[in-house]
Amino acid sequence: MNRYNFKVTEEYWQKFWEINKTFKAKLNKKEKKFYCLEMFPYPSGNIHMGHVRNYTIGDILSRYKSLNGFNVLHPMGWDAFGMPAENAARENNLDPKEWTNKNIEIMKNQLKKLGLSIDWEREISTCSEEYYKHQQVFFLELLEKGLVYRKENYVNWDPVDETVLANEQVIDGKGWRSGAVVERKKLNQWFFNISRFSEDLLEELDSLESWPTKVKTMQKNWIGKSFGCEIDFKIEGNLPIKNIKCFTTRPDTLFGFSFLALSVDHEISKYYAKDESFKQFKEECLYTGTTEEAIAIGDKIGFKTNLLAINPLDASKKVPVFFANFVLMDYGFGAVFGCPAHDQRDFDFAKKYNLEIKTVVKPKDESDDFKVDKEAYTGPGIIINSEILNGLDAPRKSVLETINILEKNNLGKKKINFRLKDWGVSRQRYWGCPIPIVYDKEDNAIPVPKNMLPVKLPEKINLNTKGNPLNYQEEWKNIKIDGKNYIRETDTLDTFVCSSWYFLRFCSPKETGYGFKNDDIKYWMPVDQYIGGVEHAILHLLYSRFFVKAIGFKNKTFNVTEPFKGLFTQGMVCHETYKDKNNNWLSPNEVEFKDQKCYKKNDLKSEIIVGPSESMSKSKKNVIDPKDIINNYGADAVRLFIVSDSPPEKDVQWSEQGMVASYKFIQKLWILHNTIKEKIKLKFNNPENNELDKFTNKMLEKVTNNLENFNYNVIVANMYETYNYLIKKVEGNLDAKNLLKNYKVILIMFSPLIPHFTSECLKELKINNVNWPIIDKNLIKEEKINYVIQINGKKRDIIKYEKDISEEELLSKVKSNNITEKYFENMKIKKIIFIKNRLINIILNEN
RNA sequence: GGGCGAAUGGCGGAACUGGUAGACGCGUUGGACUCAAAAUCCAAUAGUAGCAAUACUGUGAGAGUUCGAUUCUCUCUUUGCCCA
Repeated sequence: MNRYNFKVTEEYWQKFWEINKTFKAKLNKKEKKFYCLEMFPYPSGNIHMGHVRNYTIGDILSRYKSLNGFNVLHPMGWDAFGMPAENAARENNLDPKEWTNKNIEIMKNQLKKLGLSIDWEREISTCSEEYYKHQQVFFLELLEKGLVYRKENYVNWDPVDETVLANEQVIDGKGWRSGAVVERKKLNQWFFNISRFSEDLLEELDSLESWPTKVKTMQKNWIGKSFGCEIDFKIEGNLPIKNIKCFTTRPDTLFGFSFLALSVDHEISKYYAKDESFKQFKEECLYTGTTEEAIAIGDKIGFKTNLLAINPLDASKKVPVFFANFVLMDYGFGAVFGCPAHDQRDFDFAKKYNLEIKTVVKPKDESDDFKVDKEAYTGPGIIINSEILNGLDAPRKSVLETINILEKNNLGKKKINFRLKDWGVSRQRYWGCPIPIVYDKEDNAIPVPKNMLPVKLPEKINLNTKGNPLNYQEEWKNIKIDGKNYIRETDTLDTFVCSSWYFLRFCSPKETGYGFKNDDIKYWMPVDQYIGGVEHAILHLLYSRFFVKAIGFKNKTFNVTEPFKGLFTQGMVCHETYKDKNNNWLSPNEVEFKDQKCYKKNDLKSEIIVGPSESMSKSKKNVIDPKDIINNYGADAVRLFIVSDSPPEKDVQWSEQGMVASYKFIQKLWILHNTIKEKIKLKFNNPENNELDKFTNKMLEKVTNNLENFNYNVIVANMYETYNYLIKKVEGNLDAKNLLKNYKVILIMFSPLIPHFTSECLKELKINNVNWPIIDKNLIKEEKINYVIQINGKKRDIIKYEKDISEEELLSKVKSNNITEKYFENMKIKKIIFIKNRLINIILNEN
């Protein structure tokens, strides 16, 4: 017997699968389908451990479903547009397309070495013309349906990348990629009207039963539906302004109203445009940033106008009007009414500008002279000091009641507000999908006629420009349509647009006339199981949900309402971090351990500080390269390890020792395989015993359950158990035929995890044509049961005995059992709890 | 500040609808093989007491429901993620 040579075997099977087109997905309406999709990668150059984990999880599922007779669609593609390509190309004087396509080739080969059951004939790349031309058609269709519009808007401007960022791309007031402090800037932008579907996007979350609640909650919060009312405040002052509209969820605190705060972008600001001190104030506001978080943390500052706002419920009360940095133009109406006693932000503001703080809600157990003192009271309670509203239960009853009063008197009306804003899709970047729009001399936006699509991205251009390189492409920019001169839109689409419909394209990857074929969509969609990182819980998933709704809008032939029926979010791959005395990060292969201390390799003088285990990232250098690992240990061993140590939804710690253990385990399995092979050859007969059948079937039931529930780490444990059992078992007398039968089942049930190895074993046994085995329920049934014996609720013994015995019978066993009999001395039985085939609990009392 | 989750040996983690806590792996310890080491194999491994059988304590802390709680309820602590 020779050692298991994973290099030869894995290469053989990968070729075999490719030549035989084993994983080619064909539309076949007679077969039940299963669409398994993992989030496609960005072609950065090399695959990383996160990919290995993601695609291993998906592959295990795909192979399992396939064995169960499903027609499986398991495709792969490339999220190929985006800034890293542009940056890398600029730095190295390359073409982004060449850079990207080269990376795709490299990564594709790396992925193939994992032995994934992917239909590579469906491979797509979002930066290819064949892909983005359809995206341009979608853009124009959405434009026709009124779901795309252009407006001038304040944007999050990343001064380093010189581009606009979506709110979601701003983290802690900094650009998600560059880390630069984000500024506010006014620009003409294209928007997708995602907020039109706020209600649908929210409601349909409930129908997504196989999504993690966590993700649904996050989306719910992001959409942020709030119930309240809009109030029309009458204004007094020296300006031609009579009313200011404002949205609030707490109209019931109106009697505590002590100022009105406006966004600096509110239309009224135009009257102050020439005021030097206002200009200065506005400037100051720019530094606060536009994110909700930045506003919450930052100083609250205001600019007092000479206007007065009149309290709609008490016309004698007039309060000052401020511009304030914490009011956003795009939430509500860019105006909020200030009630300092019951909103911490308003409270801080009132303290600063010495405004009245009037308590109008008291906690239930406080007296009526309760006064807000050091901080705002935001909890529930009873309305006080509010004339007609006094005594109402706040906020449950008081909000509705106040809205009623306001509506009756024409002072305001009920309103539902959403936090979700429209999706700005313009990016001032070269390496993206061109927006199919041109402008005439008057700057009117005109769609590019469909017969002139696609708008191709010019290639091999100079990227070393400030801002968007496309701005400098005079030849490309200037275009004649029907003899008239136009200038092209030079912004490109946010790459999140590309990933918002790629799952549709996988259904018809070769279709030339349109982005997809209806027949294909009807059969394959929705994605049955989508697998990816939780970091996309909001952005990508929400955009994709929006996109199918937008395509289906005013379109009867398209009836996909939700793209992803099931969602699984896997955890990250983590590794310890290492730092030397000078605070430089070190990679795992630059350090060594001796006597539980960590040193720089070949240098026992320089001790290294071992930091906490964090998700692998290049910046912290705690990265393990899958390429090396696959080379050293083989794909099966890597697949085995990456799912073995933690449940897939949780973070996993990379451990070299664990990796080696998986590798060794496969070697041990090979030795076992050879032993079994020899046994089978001997054709030994010993047909009496069905113990092996029982074991196999019980294990099959466990493994099946674990596969269905993503408990892949437990399956690895099941594998070890099976090994431990078999290695002992094969020493004894076995029936050769029976052994072969059971061993086949065992190989098949673990094949989704280690497909190369099991394929090889099955081939050696001349078994082809495999299906998921059927569990023999009769064999799982136990004739003998381990009865748990409890005395006064405490486990005292376990008795193995016949199934289905009665309470009396079991009790007599317990009474005469040498461990438990002593407990009955001088005691009398008070009560007996008997659960058939499981346990008996005897409650004893002193005599 | 709000929402959602988590907490089990030295470590990662098992435990079906409340019914044998610690499966399985890693590590550690002892042993076999070896001139020696590596590899491999065997054994032990929650804590305390005991030669042992066994007993007691134990699933972040405290209470509650129950014959019985890792599992259900409440309070608290720590921690993670998301939102503010």
